[in-house]
Amino acid sequence: MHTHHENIRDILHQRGLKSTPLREKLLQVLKKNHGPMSVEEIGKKLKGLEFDQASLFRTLKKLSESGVLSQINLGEGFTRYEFTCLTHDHHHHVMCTECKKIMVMPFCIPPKFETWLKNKGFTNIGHRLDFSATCPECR
Amino acid sequence: MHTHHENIRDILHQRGLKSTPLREKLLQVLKKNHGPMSVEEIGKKLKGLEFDQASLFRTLKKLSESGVLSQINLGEGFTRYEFTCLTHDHHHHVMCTECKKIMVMPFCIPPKFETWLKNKGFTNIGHRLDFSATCPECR
DNA sequence: GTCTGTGCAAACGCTTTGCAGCCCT
DNA sequence: AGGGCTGCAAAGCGTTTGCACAGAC
Repeated sequence: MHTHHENIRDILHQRGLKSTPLREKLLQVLKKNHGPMSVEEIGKKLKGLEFDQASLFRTLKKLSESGVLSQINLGEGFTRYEFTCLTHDHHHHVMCTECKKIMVMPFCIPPKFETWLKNKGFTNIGHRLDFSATCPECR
Repeated sequence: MHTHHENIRDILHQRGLKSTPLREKLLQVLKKNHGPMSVEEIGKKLKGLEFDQASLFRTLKKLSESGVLSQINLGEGFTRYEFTCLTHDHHHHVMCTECKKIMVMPFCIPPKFETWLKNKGFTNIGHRLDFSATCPECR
């Protein structure tokens, strides 16, 4: 399911979701943006469109549950949302402690972690990894 | 600084903090407990002692800033606190998605991650890694 | 026409803050 | 005696919820 090639109406309809102005514009914004965005950032990019904050939260939640978006928690006290693009599927983030810019970290953890957990009887294993650092520009 | 060998009054005084009933009992609770505790869990263990929720939050924050406690964020929407024990310093956590039990994961990520960041000009590099899984008991 | 999504308003949970008074050192 | 710590009350922020209406299919 190459969601990044399809148009937004199809992405929604394929999952049994209705296509509305808020949803379409919201997905456009998130599709265009590189890193994971906060609700505040998304809201600002939606200017020109009238919408309610509650609807925005509801929409983001529903689209995350449908797999169109991914929820990202970088320990900031709020959730970020990222367009789920299956070709660049699994990745991690680096956030600058100064300017808060977010970059993508292209590696993932070695398999021994999950093997260790499997051997102990764990299933449905998932993980979260992110880095904080001072970026070259802020140094 | 082998904080786990010293008594709690000394830990506080060494850092220029006053010793009070709340702080002492709170540190006893966190020192005894294995995993990182939520504020609610800590509060329940403090029964017998009268205290205000705001003081509890303030105390936890101050002790974290002083390095006596570590703040742990497992993406639950609230912060957990752990007694910082320098001998078992750096570690990660596994939380069961069902029963929410937290275990310690004894490995850490390979150095290539931080090397990659250093080569790109990043400094002050830190990371956060945690796992979620169904534990053997809940399977 | 049906059912889903929206706007509005109110409430939620976790956490912080201002201020007066207490108590540790 | 002095300043740090506390209790109380109020507010903050991100997020959720109930309800009636509008709009997508």
